[in-house]
Amino acid sequence: MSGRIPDSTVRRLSLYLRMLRELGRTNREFVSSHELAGRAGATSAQVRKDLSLFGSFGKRGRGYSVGSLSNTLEEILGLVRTWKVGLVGVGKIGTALLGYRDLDARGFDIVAAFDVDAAKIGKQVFGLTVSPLSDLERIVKECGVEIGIVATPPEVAAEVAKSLGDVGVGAILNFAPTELQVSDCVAVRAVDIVLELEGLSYLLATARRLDASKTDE
Amino acid sequence: MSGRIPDSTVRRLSLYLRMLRELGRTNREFVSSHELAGRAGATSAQVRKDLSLFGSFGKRGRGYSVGSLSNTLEEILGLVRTWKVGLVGVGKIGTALLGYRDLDARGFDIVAAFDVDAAKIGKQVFGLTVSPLSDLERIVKECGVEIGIVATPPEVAAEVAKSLGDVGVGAILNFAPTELQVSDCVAVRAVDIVLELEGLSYLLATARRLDASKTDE
DNA sequence: CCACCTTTGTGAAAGTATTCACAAACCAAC
DNA sequence: GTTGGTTTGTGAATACTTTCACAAAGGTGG
Repeated sequence: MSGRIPDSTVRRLSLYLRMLRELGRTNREFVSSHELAGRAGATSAQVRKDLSLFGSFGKRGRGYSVGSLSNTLEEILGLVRTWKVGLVGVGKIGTALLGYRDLDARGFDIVAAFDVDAAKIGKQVFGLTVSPLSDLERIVKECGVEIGIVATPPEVAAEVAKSLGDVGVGAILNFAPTELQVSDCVAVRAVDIVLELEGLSYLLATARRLDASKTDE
Repeated sequence: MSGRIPDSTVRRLSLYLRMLRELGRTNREFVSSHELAGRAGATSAQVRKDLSLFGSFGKRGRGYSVGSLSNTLEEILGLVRTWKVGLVGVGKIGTALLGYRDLDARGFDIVAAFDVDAAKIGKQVFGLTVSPLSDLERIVKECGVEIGIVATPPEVAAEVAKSLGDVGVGAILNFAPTELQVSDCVAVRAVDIVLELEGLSYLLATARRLDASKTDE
């Protein structure tokens, strides 16, 4: 059944789950692959193939049970439990994340925050006390942190990521605009705002270049 | 030369550019595809193929000129100019973005910020006055906003995105955890923190499932 | 029970992206 | 100039993803 699952499939599973939860709130009982596809920006065949990688969850002629498919996807994505998250770097983005109640609501509980800035250490930020970076190892172990968020300036991001990996954190979400080189038993995902904006810039620039050459003709 | 360029290629071009700028700061003159690949998490063949989609910029036996390849990539990505950005939603993430000096430094200039919250309207946030959402159309046109950032709660994100598209904004960066359905002459990229965390959750959960089944044997 | 409509699950086909592998080009040194 | 060591640019081969298309299954109503 489940061999290697493409990253793109996992992303879509999250989207499907999000829609299923919405549908659940409206007390809908069944949903077709076609409808799920519509709002997730996928095709119905893609929805069915994605799900079929894990098993068969639908009823032919009816579609998928909203409730039970939600549960199945939560199980697959590992969302039936709460993950303990450690945040490194309590700057602007770090602070925003600490205040982002959605993370908690979705099962990601920030249990520790770290910074090097003496002015921040000891302060409470959205109910959490900022610890000195030097206590990272001790606190990560004590609290059982499982996911690390790197929200430091790029210069120190690689070093911080390495420390996190060394202390046994298995997954890192990286907000710093740097490639992290970590042992490959640590999973890394990057949120790179400038990269995304540059992608948009490329598309806009290309559109203009096309426009310009069209006007020339 | 340049047909349809894969999204993955554009992303890598940004990474290459980032590395080239670093190398430029150390006064390096030439760099090989192999070295560029190393730090961008790609292969040397991939670097060469990516670049070859746009032309031939290297010198055989020497590699690529750091300075001139930087310029070429900036040109391709549309980074030789400053883009005017409008931010909708001055909550925690929106505020963090307004304070994120890197955006400015990279050619993305936030020239307007909008919110519906009367308590925020008129206030200065990092040197920018927050405008009422009802003035979106007028101000976007006046300021010539080209890229919109949606950092609102998910319930209103779709509506805001539609307004932005209608007023002529050609590209949107979406921080709300919702799929935006916009006319396809508007480019959209999403930054979805919960989605990324769920991806990590999947990997951690899968790793544990494997561990558990191994111990069982 | 049968005819008809709907929707799944899935091999096979088509389409994309990545990797391989090597000729062509460049440089340096002698 | 010729030899030898590098490195690009690129067709061909491989690997991966998505789409197609249809048999099998379930529901409904007579």
